[in-house]
Amino acid sequence: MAVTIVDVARVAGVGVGTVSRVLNNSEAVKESTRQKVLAAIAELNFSPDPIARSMITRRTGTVGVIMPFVTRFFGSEVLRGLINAATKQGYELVIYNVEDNKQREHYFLKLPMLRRVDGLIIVSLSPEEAIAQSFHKNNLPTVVLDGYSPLLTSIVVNNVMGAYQAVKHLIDKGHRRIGFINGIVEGSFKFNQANDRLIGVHMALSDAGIEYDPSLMLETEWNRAGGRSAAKQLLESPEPPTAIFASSDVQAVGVLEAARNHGLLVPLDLSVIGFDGVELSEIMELSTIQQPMQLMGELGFTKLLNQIENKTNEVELIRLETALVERKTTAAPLSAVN
Amino acid sequence: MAVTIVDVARVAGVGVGTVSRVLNNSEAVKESTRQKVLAAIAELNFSPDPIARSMITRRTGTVGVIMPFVTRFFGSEVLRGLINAATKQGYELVIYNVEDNKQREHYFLKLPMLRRVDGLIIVSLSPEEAIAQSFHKNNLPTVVLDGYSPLLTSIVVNNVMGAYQAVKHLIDKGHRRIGFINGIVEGSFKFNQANDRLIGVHMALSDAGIEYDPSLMLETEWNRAGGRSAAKQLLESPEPPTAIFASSDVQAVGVLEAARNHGLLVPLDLSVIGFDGVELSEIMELSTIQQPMQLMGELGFTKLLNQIENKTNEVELIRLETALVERKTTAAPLSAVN
DNA sequence: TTGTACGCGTTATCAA
DNA sequence: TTGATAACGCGTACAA
Repeated sequence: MAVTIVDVARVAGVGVGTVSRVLNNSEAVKESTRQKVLAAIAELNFSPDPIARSMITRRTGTVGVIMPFVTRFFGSEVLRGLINAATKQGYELVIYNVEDNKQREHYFLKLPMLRRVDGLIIVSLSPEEAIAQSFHKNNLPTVVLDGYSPLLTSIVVNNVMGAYQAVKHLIDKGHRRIGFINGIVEGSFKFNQANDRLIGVHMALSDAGIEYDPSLMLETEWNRAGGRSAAKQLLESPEPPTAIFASSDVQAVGVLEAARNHGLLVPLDLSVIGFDGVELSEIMELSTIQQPMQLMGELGFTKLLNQIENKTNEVELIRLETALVERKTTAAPLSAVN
Repeated sequence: MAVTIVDVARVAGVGVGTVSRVLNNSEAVKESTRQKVLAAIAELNFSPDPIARSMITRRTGTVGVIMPFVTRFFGSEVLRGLINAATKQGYELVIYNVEDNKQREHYFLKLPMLRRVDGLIIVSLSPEEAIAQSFHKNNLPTVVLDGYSPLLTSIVVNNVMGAYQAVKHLIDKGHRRIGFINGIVEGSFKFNQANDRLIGVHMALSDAGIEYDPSLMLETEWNRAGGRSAAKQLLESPEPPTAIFASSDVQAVGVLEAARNHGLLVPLDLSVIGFDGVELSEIMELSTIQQPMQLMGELGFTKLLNQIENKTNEVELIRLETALVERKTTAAPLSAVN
């Protein structure tokens, strides 16, 4: 049916081994025979079957990406960086969407066995130790983005400093009463975004000599509804904050909605700052803490490729820095005018 | 190294053929031996190698998705539907991002040869006739979403009626002077979204007895900057429109920005309606024409699967209907109050 | 009902 | 420098 390496060999009048050598430009092949083979390949419009190739090389040329699609905005940006890097290196990307824990377990357990992918990128998920170990055991190169495992190379942003930047920005504007809407921590990891950000908030307040008020610290879903309801709660409290830092831009948009519902003008009556720096924040003119999302994807793929090709088993923890982006939702509090 | 079907056969004390038969629950296998095999599989924690399997079956269990990632919002929603459907059917999805024409040609030409995917989904791209023919020739099942090819099953929304709905909505509100910001048509296809929407606009105006004013019809990029600059032009014209229909939600957000820059209040001074119904429109409280994006993905995958499994070569053109979603950016014009 | 042997298309080994 | 041949792991005729 399809034209194979054998056909090429026959047409070129050489052995299959020689054709293979030309294909992989390995070892020395006499230039004249090389040309003959090349001519035959062109004539037959032959291209080697990747599957048969995988059979022997035990390489597929594809890497898997496991990510929860719910983090749509953030995840899309990371994915973009991943795809760019993968394409550039001639790799293919297969996406495994995980909406729930069942699916996650499924992929985490199955993928290492099936040698369908040369490596794995895990986004916004922190695999448990047992899982990470099984990756090691099946020596499946793995990199975690926006998540952490002590056994796997992980790339995160400096969440402590990011949160610090956000709160410091508000303090610099003159705010003293600052609400913090954190994201829900999933699982019980020692290391996670939410914890780190809380620490950053704490540090910034402490550095400015502002007393930490637990009643201003809420924890809710990473989405808009979460931000909205948490903000509602904060704004209805006896002593509402003059500024709110939300743990994601989407949450911050929820805060904006809540403010509007309460008849508050942003940034006049309430300053709002988000986290992530997705395109949405730009559209909403939201001040935010910018994460280098595409970079994270590109760097993550590069690190994975190193593991795949160089067999570097070195585990790294890479922290990328965030940047404050001041837009139109943060300003001095009204009280400062008094 | 890895445990193979041979190991299972040895442990179970049967031949490899029997193991294979159990694996594919094909033909009749005596229950007792079936159990023996199953026990051995469990004991060895064996799972068949998909690659070796592909070698024989000439099936990979993966479907390729070619899409321009620039259409982030729209594409993400479609992708989500695709992934859902694919996962449910045990298929994997590999994403090919095309940012420019070179890449597109590359994938269009290479993919059919390499039998890496069982089928192809093309999103927001209309392959040329020659390309579509090559898909047929290599009998690679292909479905086009949000695009069209006469040779391939294509799923689109009814763009004519969608645009009609949008403009009719504005007319019903009392607008007579309506601007239309269309997207740029790429390539020179007889069939495309932009043309169809222009026709819908025309129809709606005509049905209402409103004269068509070409100076109100602009064509620009599908992005925010495009919407903004086109709106600027419309609003600075001697006789500016009281309402603008933009061909995408992202463009519409650009229109919102332009309105703000001109000191116009939406919807008081200017009504704005978009197209797509991405999450952004909800956040911006933008009236819009909703496309069934996830459905498009799911249906597309289902149609592809039919081709893959049933070898149905029937070419369909499926038109999905849009729905008007009225939010807070459309209202009666001020002039109507007079 | 079950076991054996062959073939899928390629790379890798080894002898020539 | 090159050709023949053995893997790679599985499905499937065919024979038993």
